Amino acid sequence: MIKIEAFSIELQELAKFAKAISHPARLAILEYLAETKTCISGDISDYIPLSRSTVSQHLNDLKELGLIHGEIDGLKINYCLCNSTILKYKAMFDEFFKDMSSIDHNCETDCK
Amino acid sequence: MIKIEAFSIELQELAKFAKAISHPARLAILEYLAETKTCISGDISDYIPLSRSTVSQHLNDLKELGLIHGEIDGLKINYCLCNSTILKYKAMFDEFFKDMSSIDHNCETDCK
DNA sequence: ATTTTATGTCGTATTTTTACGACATAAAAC
DNA sequence: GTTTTATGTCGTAAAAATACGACATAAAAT
Repeated sequence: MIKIEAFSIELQELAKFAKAISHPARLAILEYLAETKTCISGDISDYIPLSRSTVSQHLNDLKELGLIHGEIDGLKINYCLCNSTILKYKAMFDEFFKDMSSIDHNCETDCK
Repeated sequence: MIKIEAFSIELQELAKFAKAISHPARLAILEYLAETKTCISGDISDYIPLSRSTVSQHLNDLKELGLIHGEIDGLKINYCLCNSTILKYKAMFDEFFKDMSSIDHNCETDCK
């Protein structure tokens, strides 16, 4: 058995994506943007039960990974989902978990 | 626009799952368990580039969410994936992202 | 030109995560 | 019965995430 030197880029990328969606607020933002098909500005914080600055921070986290995109329109900023990036990470997730639970793992006892 | 009182159980559950897989070490553990079809004990830490106690902590995080399962066999503990739980969370993930990127969101500019 | 509005950013406090070595435990080997 | 081995847990330190109010900025409305 050899200790691996570091985690692969793939694992690190998937972990970053998972971290980005690991907070209910950020999931709620994605859900909200998906529901309001027309891209809605940052008055998302009128919907999310958190302060405006905190929501802004969460928006930034999502933006940094490219999951969402904000387009300036005068005073407002129209946020929308970045379909291509989301698809990319979805594919990454699917690939990783593809046959994660399809193989018989020979467990003596089953998981409760 | 009404501010929601709290995040739904669904969002909280999915966020917990995402958090569980949001660290390369935990992903590496899942990958390792999926590859070594026969359930291998905690000498996973001989493979992961982290100390034994840290790996043990990560194993515990995965165990707490029911993603893995450890069966005592004398001195050793045979870890294995919990297929049913993994399938449950995979389904939850798929449901959430189902039509997340299929709808035209009317973005003026596209995401880079 | 001032005020209002929508927004980002900064500073800071609190909490959580991550990581490790040291110690405890209990089965197996001797 | 001692020693070895595989493991978990505790204490703690350092880093990261979370949350918020206060302030800054810049477009729009007055």
